[in-house]
This record gives sequence, structure tokens and C-alpha cells, in this order.
Amino acid sequence: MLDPKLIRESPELVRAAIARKHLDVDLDAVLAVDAAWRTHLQETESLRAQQKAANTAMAALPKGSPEFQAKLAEMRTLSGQVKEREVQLKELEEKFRQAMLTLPNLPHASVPDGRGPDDNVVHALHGAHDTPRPHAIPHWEIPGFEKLFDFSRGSKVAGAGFPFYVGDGARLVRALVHFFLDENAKAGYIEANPPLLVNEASATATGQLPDKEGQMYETTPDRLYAIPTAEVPMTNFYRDEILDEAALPVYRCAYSPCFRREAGSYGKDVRGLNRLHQFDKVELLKWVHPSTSYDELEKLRGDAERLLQKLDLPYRVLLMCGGDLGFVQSKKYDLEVWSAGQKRWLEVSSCSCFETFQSRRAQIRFRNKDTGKPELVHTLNGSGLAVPRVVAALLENNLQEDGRVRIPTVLVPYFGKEFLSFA
RNA sequence: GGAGAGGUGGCAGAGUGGUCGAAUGUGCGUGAUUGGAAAUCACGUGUACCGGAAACGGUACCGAGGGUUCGAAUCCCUCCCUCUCCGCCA
Repeated sequence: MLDPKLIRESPELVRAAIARKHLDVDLDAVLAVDAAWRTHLQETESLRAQQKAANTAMAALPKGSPEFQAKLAEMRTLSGQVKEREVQLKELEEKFRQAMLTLPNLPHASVPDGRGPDDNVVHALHGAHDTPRPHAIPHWEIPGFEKLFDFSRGSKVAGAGFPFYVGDGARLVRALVHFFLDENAKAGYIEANPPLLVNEASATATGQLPDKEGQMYETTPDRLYAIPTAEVPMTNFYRDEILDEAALPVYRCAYSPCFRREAGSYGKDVRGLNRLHQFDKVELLKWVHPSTSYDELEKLRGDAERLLQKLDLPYRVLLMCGGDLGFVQSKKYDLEVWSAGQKRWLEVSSCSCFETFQSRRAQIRFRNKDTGKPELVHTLNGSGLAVPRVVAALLENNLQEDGRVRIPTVLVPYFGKEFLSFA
């Protein structure tokens, strides 16, 4: 959510932001609702002030006296007016809130112009993705793949997109999660283990509701939502709280399974481990002082990149253009790992800065130690990393002629062996 | 799941229909006192929104939401949470 003052005082900035994100949003409609709401608010408050004054005067009079009766009549009239106004005011407030929710976050000045994915800027390339790998094949075609990643049993038991990880498959997933958490701890992120189901208020604060309701699994009868990412419970950790300025920046990381209905996605992009309804991910989160957020974004991206470097996987960094940035982000980098068998890039991390867009909705603030006043923090997050696509890349990039997969050196202590075997 | 007790400012804790944004204590801040400190004293000390260049003014907020009433922290209803006991359970 944007600052209402911003749209009043600098509507041209917001208009420019909407244009850069290539969104079709009617700012003038929002401004009109805002103006109507403010006018109505002032009238209502002045009526309430009259009501309060009459009440105070009335309280000083003897009950039942003629003066008291006169005041009572006045109060009755005022009360009726106030009630009528309050109903209208509430409707306007809700309209205004809904209108504000249609406004996207402003892109940062460093975000490149562009309409869609083709306009994203390749910010960095790391590793030799173009090295010929003659025997590389898509991971789902590797002989024995179904033994370690049992999609058939998974779909029998739960549905498509819910594989069983078995033997070395399960071991590899566990090793990666463990490795990611340890590396992130070294980088200063405090590990947390969040609730996997969240309530409506939490899902709303991070923006999953109401827009993306169909993308989440919802439980009955308690109306809890299965988290699509640890970002949801983790960002809500400090919801409605005021932090000490000295406590900033706060770094957290959290492993969690993620549940996504992925309604409407089909095709070859979703083969194998590319897109699942349930997958494992380690998420990095930051709550920072507004003056530092873009430095923190670079550091966050570096922290996620280091994981891929240590795993010795070729990857590239995309700086997302305005049109592909997303509604809530002010700046975003995607990390894509090279998948040698599929010969395509797979997104394994998305590192974003939200400035105050999330923190305003979630009311996450810090107390400015100079002014003593609460101010909104800036929030950032990024994957570090999403597991199944890393697994896919590892299988495809490290597959040997003998059908075994070489485990990266850093992962060997976690995996316990130097090779993964499909036998 | 059942029974009971509760949810008021940073914390503790009064307040059962009007003069209550809320006593008192404590914490915190500023000042006085002091050689300095403690103690003491004085003053100040929540959040949000609206108006205003500002000073400041207005309104709302006593877990959340509804209701009764001219008027609600106070009465009624629903929900959430905490505590105690019982039941169940990894």
C-alpha cells in the first residue's frame, strides 16, 4: 500500500510508476474517492464535536430539569445525524481502502524500462553454462529418476505435483536445506521455523489475499491457509509492532515447505521438478532502516548468489524491468540456474525490496531515536534457495556418463556421499 | 473438547452509564536541588487520521467486531487471545 499523502501531494509520481509497470489503474478515481472521504470525514467529526460538547453540558445539569430536557432533544437530533453520517463514512473509508489497494508500488529509479520478460536486463552471468554437456538430458528422463522422485506414487496419494522423495532423493533435499540454513546462518541470518498455516489477517498483510486467493490451499473448517512461501508467516512476525531503531537491521531465514495450487499452469514448463504444488524452500528476510534498503538488497542478492557459487552451478542474475517487476516490488533481481538437460534457465531465487509497501499494510515500524516517532521499516526478501529447481539443475549439470550424479564438494558432508545413484 | 477466570496506557493497576484518553504507582524525559550522585520536588511523557506553513485545533482508539442508549471502558451479543482445572493427544 502506498502512502495516501504521496498520492495527494505527488500524483504525477504515482502516475509515472503506473506507466512504468504497464498497469491499467485509474489514479483519478482513487483521488476522487480520497477527496470525497476527507470532506465527509471533516463534516462527521465536526458533528461529533458538537455532540460531545452537548453531552458535557448536559452532564452538568440536574437530571429531569427543563434545561436537561432541552439538551436531551438536541442530543437526539445530533445523534441521528451522526449515525447517518457514520454509516456513509464507513462506506467511503472502505471504498478508499479498496482504491488504495489497486495502486502498485513505485519502481526504484534504477529499474530498467520495459514491458515484459524480454526486457529484463541480464545483470550478471556466473559459471560456464555454455560448456557442451553431450549426455545432459532433462532430469525426468534420467534412468531411475522415478525411484528417487516418485511422482506416480505422489499423485496416487495426494495429486499431481506432490512427489515422494525417496532414498538419495530425500537425502539430497535434506542436504540442500541443511546446507542453505548453515550458510545463511554464517551470513548473519537468524533461523526461524514458522507456522505452515496462517490466518486471514496474515495472508492479507503480505498481499496474498484477496488477489491471489485461488493460489493458496485453504483448510476447513478453520479457514487457515497453507503458506505459499515462508515469506507470509515471517513477514507477519513483526506485524503491528514497533521495533527499536538499534535493533535494525533484522536478518532472518526460514526453511519451510511451500504450498501452491498453481492454478492454470500446464505444459512442458511444469515437467518433473520444475513446478510443484509442494516444494521446499529457504527464505531470507530483512527488516531494515529506510536509508539502507538498496544496499541491503545488493547484499541479499549476494547472499543468495553465494549459495549457487558454492554449489558450482552456472547461473545468471536478471534485473527485472518495470513491466515484469510485479505489483508490490520496488526493485527485484531474479537468480536463474542453468538447467543443462532442458537447456533453459530456471528461477531459483527472487530477491526483492518492498520499501514501505508491505510494512505499511502490516504496520511494521521502528522508533526513530532522534524524533521518538514511529516510522515504517523497509522490508526485503529473497529465496535462499528454492530446492527442487536446484535439484533439477544438479541432476542435469552433474550427471555423468555412468548415470551417477556428482555431488558438489560443499554438499558432500551434508549428503554423506560423493555421488548420488539412481540404482 | 468441557468448566471457570480474565484481556484497560511501556509495565503494574483502579474505574459498572455522562464532567474518562482514563485515578494511582512505576518506568522514561526535562528541569530544580547537589561538589557529584542517590533521595526528593516540579513539569512532561501513547497511537492513528483530518485540518493547518506552523503554533495548534478536531476526531477516533480501554482485545476485535456488532448492538442497546440522547450518551458506553462500563450494559447485551459474536469472535479472538491468555490463565486455571478436567478430558484427549505427539
